[in-house]
Amino acid sequence: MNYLQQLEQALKQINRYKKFLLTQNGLGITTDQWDILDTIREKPGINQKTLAQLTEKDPASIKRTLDLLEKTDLINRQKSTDNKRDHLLYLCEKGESIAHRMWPSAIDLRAKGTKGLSADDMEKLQRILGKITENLAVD
Amino acid sequence: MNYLQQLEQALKQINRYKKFLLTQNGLGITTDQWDILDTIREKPGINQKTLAQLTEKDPASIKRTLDLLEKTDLINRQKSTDNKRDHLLYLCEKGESIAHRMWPSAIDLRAKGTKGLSADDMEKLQRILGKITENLAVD
DNA sequence: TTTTTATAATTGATATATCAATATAATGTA
DNA sequence: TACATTATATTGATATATCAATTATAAAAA
Repeated sequence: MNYLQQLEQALKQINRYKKFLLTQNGLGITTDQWDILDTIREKPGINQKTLAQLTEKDPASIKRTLDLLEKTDLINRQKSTDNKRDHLLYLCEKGESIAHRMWPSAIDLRAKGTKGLSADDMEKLQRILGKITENLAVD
Repeated sequence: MNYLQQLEQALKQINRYKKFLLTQNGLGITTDQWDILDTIREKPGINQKTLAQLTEKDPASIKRTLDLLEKTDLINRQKSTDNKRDHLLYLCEKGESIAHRMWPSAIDLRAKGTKGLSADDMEKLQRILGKITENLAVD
């Protein structure tokens, strides 16, 4: 198995575990929605474009997921007053609550995933992944 | 940025570069279809289940992509004689041709992605990713 | 042998990814 | 100011992901 397949495998496994945590907590959201809620929690008032960049997702894709999250009252959109193109994103109470309740799971995910790996390992991992990303920059 | 985000980023970048290579070669297939064709090229006569496992994809998802590839005459399915549940997969001429023409790009992808990284780096990367995957096994 | 259980593929419903095209607002420039 | 350019979000079309349920076949158990 080459490193590309191994990368795929690791990420799939991470998402499976995330899904497992979500199911355990009985919250009716997907792993992508968790990522999005978490990013908005960290940066309230973020616009869709920046959210798309941070989550490595397509703006069109983000838009549709946000439609769902808005319809289920997890987030809300507000048109920016100084730039009416921007739609600023905020968590609703329900969204806050879910993000909050997922916090221990986020810790667990981190701890479980890196178990048996040293700080040095993690640093190397980050360096290598960064290098690969840099190597393949298209523009 | 934590290691999870970095993993996502690296994989996205890899897929962007794959897409770039496919566009350059002017073949009308997607990155997922490339993966699938390549796997069938390596293991002709593979069944859908095993293909799904190797590509880390859902059997239902694989099925639909194979429908497309079959409709465009890139692959064909044959019911196994000794186990009629299995659908064995083979490349058609057109599929062979495309897989063949993408070969240099596969080499390029490998070379470009790992540029500046030592064999030791790559070995460490594989070990660390393997450990993470193992750590998060659900069952 | 009949019944139960397991397996590979499929289907249906819904969520997400991708890309091109469009609408609206903001900015730069003649 | 008027016009062209750029930026953010949206929409449409198609591909893929995910999960549950179903079908056909095979294997195991009673």
